[in-house]
Amino acid sequence: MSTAREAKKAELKKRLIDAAEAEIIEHGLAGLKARAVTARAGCALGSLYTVVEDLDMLVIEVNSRTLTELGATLTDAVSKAGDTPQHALQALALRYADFAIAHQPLWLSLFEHRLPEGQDIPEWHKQEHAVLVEVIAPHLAKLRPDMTREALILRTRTTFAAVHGVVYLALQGRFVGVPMEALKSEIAGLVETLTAGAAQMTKD
Amino acid sequence: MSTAREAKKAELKKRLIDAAEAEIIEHGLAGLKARAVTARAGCALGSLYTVVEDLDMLVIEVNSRTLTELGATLTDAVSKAGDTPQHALQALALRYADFAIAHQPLWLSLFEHRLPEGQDIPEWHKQEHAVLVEVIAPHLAKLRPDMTREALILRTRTTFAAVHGVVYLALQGRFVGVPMEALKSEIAGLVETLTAGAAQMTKD
DNA sequence: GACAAAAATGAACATCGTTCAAAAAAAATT
DNA sequence: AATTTTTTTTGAACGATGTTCATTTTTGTC
Repeated sequence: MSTAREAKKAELKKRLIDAAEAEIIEHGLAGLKARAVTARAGCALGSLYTVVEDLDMLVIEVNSRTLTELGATLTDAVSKAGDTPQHALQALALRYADFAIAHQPLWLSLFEHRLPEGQDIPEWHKQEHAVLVEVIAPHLAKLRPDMTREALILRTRTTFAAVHGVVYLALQGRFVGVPMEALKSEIAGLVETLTAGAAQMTKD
Repeated sequence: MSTAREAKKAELKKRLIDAAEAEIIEHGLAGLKARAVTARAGCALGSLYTVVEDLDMLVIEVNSRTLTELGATLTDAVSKAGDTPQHALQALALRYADFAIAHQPLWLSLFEHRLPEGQDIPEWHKQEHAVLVEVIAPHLAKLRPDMTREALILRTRTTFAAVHGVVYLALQGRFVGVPMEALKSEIAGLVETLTAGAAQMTKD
C-alpha cells in the first residue's frame, strides 16, 4: 500500500524538523547547517531534499510549529486575564515577552529568517501569522469604538508591531534596546500609555 | 614618508566602503560578497583583509556611515518642527520612516547584521547608536515631568523601539506588518496615542 | 641601480547548500 | 523463488563563499 510509504516519509520529515528545531535552539538560526541536521536526524545529507524543497523550507516548518505554540500561549493568556481591554492587552504583551524570552532562538528565527531574493513565503505560512493580531483585535476594538473595521485592522497591526519592536530590540541585547531586566516593566508602561491614549482619543 | 602610505591605505578603505555600500544598496546585506566588493573597488580579493579585519567589519563601517546620516536627518527634522513635544515627536517618527523608506537596504542592514557567535560589536560603534534616543529624550521629558532621569532613559528607548517596530515590520513587507501605503498615517496615529497617553498619565 | 622592506596579489583551502549518478531497497512479475 | 522493474536512499562531487598566505610586485633607501 502507498500509505506505508507516505507514513515513512512523514516520519522522516518529522525527524528532520525535530533535528532542525534542536539545532536552532542550540546554535541559533545562523548556526543551522544541513549536515548537522541530517546527522542528528540519522539520515543521509541528500535525504533532506527528498522531504523538503530547501533548508529554508525546513526553517519555515520549524517556524510554523513555533507560531502554533505562540498562538496557543497567547490565547491562554487572554483567557486568564481580567475582562477589561486594559487587562487583556497587558496580559497579551507580557505573555508575548515571556514567550520570546523562554524560546529566544526559535522566536528570533520567526523574524530573522529571510528567503533568497525572488522567492517568497508560501501563503499557508503567511496565514499562520494572523493569530498574532487576531488575539489583539477584539480588545483594541473595545477601546476604540469610534474606529471603522479597516482602521482597526491597521491599528491592531501597529499595536502588535510596537510591542514587538520593544521585545525584539531588547532581546537583541545591543544598541538602543531596553535592558532585559527592565523589559517587562517597560512593556507594561508602553501598554498602559497606549491604552490610556486610546481611551483619551475616543472621548473627542 | 609614512603618511603617504597611510593615505593610500585610507583611500583604499574608502573605496572598499563605497563599494560595499553600493553592493548593499543593489543586492541587500545578504547579497554582499567579498569578490563583488573587491572587484567593484578595483583591488584584489586579499586586499580587503589588509584594510579591514573582516567582511563583517566592512558592514559595520557602512552602518556607521548610515547612522551618521540618519542622525543628521533626525536632528534636522527636530529643528524644523513646532516647539511642542507632540510636534517634535511626530516630526521625528515621520522622518525616521521616510529615511527607512528612502534608504531601505542600508537602513535594514543596521538591524539585520549579525556578528558570528562569540564576537561582539566594537564599543565605538555601539555608541554611534545613541543618537537614535538622544534626539527623542528631551521631548519625552517635557511630556513626563513626573519621571526620574533613569525612568526617562528607559522610556525613551521603549518609545524608539515601538516606532521602530512598526517601520521594521512594514518594510519587511510580510506577515503582520502594516501595508506600506498606511505606514505614515499609522506611525502618526501611534505617536498621537503615545503622547496623549503620556499626557494623561502625568495628570495623576 | 642594487638591495631591503612593505604591500598587493590571487591561487588554494575549508565550509557551506545543493545535485545527481550510483547503490540499496522495495515492489512487481514470471 | 528467482528475476526484473521501480522506488528510495545515499554520499561523492560541484559551485559558491569567506579567509589565508606564499609569491610577486611595488616602494623606499643607500
